[in-house]
Amino acid sequence: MNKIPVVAVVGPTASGKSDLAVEICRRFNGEAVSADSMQIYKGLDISTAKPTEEEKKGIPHYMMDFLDTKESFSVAEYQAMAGECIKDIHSRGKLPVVVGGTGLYIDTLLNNVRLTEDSFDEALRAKLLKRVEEEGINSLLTELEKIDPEYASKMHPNNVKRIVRALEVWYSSGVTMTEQIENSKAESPYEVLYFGLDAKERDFLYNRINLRVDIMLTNGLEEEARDYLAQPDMSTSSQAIGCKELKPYFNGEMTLSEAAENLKQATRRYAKRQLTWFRRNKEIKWLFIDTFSSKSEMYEEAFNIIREWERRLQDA
RNA sequence: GCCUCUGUAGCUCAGUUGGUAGAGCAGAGGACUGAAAAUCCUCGUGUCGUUGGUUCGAUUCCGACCGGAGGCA
Repeated sequence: MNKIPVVAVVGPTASGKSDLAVEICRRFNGEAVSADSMQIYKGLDISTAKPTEEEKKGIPHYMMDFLDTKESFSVAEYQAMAGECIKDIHSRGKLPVVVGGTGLYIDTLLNNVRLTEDSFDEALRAKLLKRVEEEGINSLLTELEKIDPEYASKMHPNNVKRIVRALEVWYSSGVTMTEQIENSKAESPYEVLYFGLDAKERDFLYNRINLRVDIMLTNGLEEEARDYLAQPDMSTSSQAIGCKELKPYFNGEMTLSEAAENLKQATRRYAKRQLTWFRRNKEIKWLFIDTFSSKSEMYEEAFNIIREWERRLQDA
């Protein structure tokens, strides 16, 4: 079976993924598929740093800007929808370019991780969380040890989220987490060329992040956050970095500049976690943004790698 | 000019009754299979301001000097 060629552009926030993806699309007749758990939402344009129409340069972007902020979302839905996008783009003779910083989404999609059906039960999850409050986490961890000792041995007692999820999977589907992980392995229908963006000097990236937050503020982040926080909801979107950090400022608990500092720090820490995630993928071809004298020099480097990759695919 | 306090990790500080030191924050590394911009774990060597003296041994005691804060003139 012929695999679908896909270029993936990954990396931490503010590293320039969007720009690189657009340039690749322009040069190689591609269309972009976002892999970002927050840019899926409508609104939140400033805080999630969505590329503007101008920045997209006419390139279609899928999996972006389509879901109401009240709605929850998950990897499974992402995987299904994004997979359809890739298929569609490929069927029209174009190159799918997956771009984003949500490592879980990228790996689940491109490695074709097969998730257990019917292992998702929100009511059950709520019940389990209530039990954590009433009985304490050790009670649930002991329970998990009986069901799935292998997975339980990897769980730290503070890891409430994962312990609860493992029990949720078991009670809703009858499959243990260890089994799910084993069952999830499947051949990928994609032939992926990964690009990762990073900086040789961490401070270089951090300075870009700090600067970007300042720009967000001048572009109206405050107003966007006020509007968003005015409508109380507990969906996935409430986890986004951007609005929640300004809340103490709106409540009069700190100054705007203090809140802005916290926002910068939260973003820096997020970038660090993203790097940790992507570094374990040994297929990634890393481009260090602070080692090129210009953007176009870096783009050319990427283009050369893609040309070589395409040649190899044709020979095969 | 004199007096008092002070100078320890990037920052704020603790501490050693003399045997070269430790917290918080910052930061770094790791994990991650239907919440993932979430969540969880691990990690503390630094000329103890400089320089003399006392001492087997000084960051710790004493002196001088340099920097900071306050007070008196």
